[in-house]
Amino acid sequence: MIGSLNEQQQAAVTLPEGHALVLAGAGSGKTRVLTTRMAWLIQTSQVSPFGLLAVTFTNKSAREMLTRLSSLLPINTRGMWVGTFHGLCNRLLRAHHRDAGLPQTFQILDSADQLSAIKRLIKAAGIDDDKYPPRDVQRFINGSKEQGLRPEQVDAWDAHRRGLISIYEQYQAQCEREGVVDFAELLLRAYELLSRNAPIREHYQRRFQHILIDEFQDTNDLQYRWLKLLAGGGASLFAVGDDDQSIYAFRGANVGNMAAFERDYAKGNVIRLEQNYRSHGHILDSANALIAHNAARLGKNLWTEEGEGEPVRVCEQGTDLLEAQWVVDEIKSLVNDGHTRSDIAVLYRSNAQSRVIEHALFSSGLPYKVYGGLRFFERQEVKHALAYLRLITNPNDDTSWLRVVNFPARGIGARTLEQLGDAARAAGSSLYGAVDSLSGKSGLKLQAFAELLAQLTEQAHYLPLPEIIEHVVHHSGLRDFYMGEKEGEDRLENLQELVNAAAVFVGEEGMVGEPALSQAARETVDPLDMAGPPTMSPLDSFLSHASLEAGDNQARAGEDAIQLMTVHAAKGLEFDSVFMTGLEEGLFPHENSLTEQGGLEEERRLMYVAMTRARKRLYLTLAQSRMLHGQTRYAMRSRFLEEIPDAHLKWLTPKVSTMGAAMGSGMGSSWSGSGYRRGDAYNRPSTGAMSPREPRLATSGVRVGEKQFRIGQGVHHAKFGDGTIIGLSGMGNDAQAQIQFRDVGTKTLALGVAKLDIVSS
DNA sequence: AGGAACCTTATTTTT
DNA sequence: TAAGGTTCCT
Repeated sequence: MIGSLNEQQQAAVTLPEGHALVLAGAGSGKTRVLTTRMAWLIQTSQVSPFGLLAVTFTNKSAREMLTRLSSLLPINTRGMWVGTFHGLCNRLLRAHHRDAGLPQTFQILDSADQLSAIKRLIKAAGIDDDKYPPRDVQRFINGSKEQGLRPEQVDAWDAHRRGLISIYEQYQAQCEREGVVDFAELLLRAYELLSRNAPIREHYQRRFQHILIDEFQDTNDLQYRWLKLLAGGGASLFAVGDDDQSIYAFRGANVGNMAAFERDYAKGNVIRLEQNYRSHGHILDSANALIAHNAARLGKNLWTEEGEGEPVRVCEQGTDLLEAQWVVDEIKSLVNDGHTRSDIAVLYRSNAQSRVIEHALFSSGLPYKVYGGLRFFERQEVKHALAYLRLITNPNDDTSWLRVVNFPARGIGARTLEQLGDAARAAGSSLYGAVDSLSGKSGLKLQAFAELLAQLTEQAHYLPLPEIIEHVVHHSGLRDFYMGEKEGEDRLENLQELVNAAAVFVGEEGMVGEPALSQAARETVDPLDMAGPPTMSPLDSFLSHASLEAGDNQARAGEDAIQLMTVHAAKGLEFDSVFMTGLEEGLFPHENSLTEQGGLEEERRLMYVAMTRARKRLYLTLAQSRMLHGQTRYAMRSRFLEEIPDAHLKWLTPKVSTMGAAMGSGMGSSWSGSGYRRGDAYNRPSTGAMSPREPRLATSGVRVGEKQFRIGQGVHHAKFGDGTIIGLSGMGNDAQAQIQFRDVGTKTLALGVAKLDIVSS
């Protein structure tokens, strides 16, 4: 089992009891180490399968872990505590819903549900949504919860913040009333349950002797505290992660947890997995060199036994269209040489960039798949069906009620619902609970809807799950509605797919809550532990499943196609050939990141992730100009390109200036260095591929009145201070410049209007 | 209630 | 550019 592991991997797998941190570089066999350790612990009888707790971030990696485990050991993994933070917390809360103060059939809101609940609240409370945009409120609530803070614990340092706190409070009350919890609430509730209820806490602390965490660099503060609490009874924490691949700070992840964990738990027990089994030498060395520019690292240097392989190729084109065309041409020749299409990925920083690439691929007839669209359970028709199902389980779920009370149309309009809302508020009840208080025609219509729900609920008692859904789709009118739609076919298909998914779910997980424990295991589990009570119906389990696992985020597998995705979506994947596109200042690193604390370093980690996806060939491409927000923008080459030693790079188009993006850390510093004559470069067509319609590039710059503006120029503005021109567009008095100011970030100014002094060129 | 016209906005998104 | 949201008109 462990024979085929390298020395460090073996050391990690066979660590004795105690806390440990495994710094696992990209492609270093992280998952393998994690699963092998679990298997080793079980096989050497150090722990029963039920004394293990393994936490991941995605359902996919949880599944993979279980699959690998069953291939290593002849055990039944059902009933083991292996899952996502959210999945495990859900399990905990279902088992102890009473102690957690939740109804047994509480529903889980996904992000979209949460947002609509917030919008509804803001509207009902008459709050100014210009002052409190629902998205900001959502971020505030989730941010607070992720720090473990309830409304009364949040600092209220100004009026606006007090407003946010008040909304948070009302939102929480609304959730309680409706019996729903959001994602962050799952974690916070579970944390509070454990910290407040000593018997339950001690039970689980006793039970889990080994706690393993995957992707530790992505944990937020609350997750870390949850782990510490669970491990408080003497369990061993085994955390695996890579600080260099932390790219989710914007969602609350705190890389600092790694250093904290090393300091507080794993002191002297840190193992580095630095041998990379994925990438060839030049690629790996490039990535190493790049990430070395980050200051706050735990430190790690990947190496490979592979040869140096091919150099990293760099290609600069005049426009985004030409860049896309070049990428597609290169892909074509790779495919002609026999390379598998699905082993080729095109990556980009932001989704909007996929369009030109898709267009070029489409025109060339190459099949491709874009990852990251709507997921199955997020589709409109599926959410509608799920809303009906939720109402069967809990008619007080106002979010679901409002979603389908008039869908398909039943003549229940906004006016009626407003009255219903008022009545509900007056009575302190849910919308469903207030139906009878409305009279007249609208009252009758509401009662008819309530009657429909009652019927569906009644039938749900004796039908198996797939048939419940079929029934609901039929009798709710959804089926007829979509049959009448011109684009309805796909939607009907998805509804059928939902029925199938339920059938599969019942088959696979029908026993959820009643894990088939072996006799031995049963003895080690005390009566407190009722993970998933037997009283939980298949419908309830399925609804949890639907919320916690939104399904495939990607085009369905099948045809062998080029893979398109953002860098974020590529994390954890690998490809023979990777095209990293759009390597321009402002795009990558993204301009918004430059004003954020630690933003540039996170962008650099993102670039590191992108590069380390490639096994054999890595291409870095950029365009001098690109269409962005309906405007042509001119940008400098990304500084990341300057951070990779030339020895690893092969420029397919002439590399012109070494200054271009070399702003390094001293942004805004003088760069009037001798070699900086970007203009020349632009004037010289850099490849034969240049189109005759090549746009006027920024080289010549833009003349406004007396002044000649160019990209890269240092300028001074009376109000914004010193900055550098990073983009120019338009001509004459319509000309605009994107200027990166040292202190106030990037602004777009009209050159005809703004009073700018040229400081340096 | 539905549709057209208008305005605003634009990074990434495991659960 | 183009999507999403709002408002206004029928």
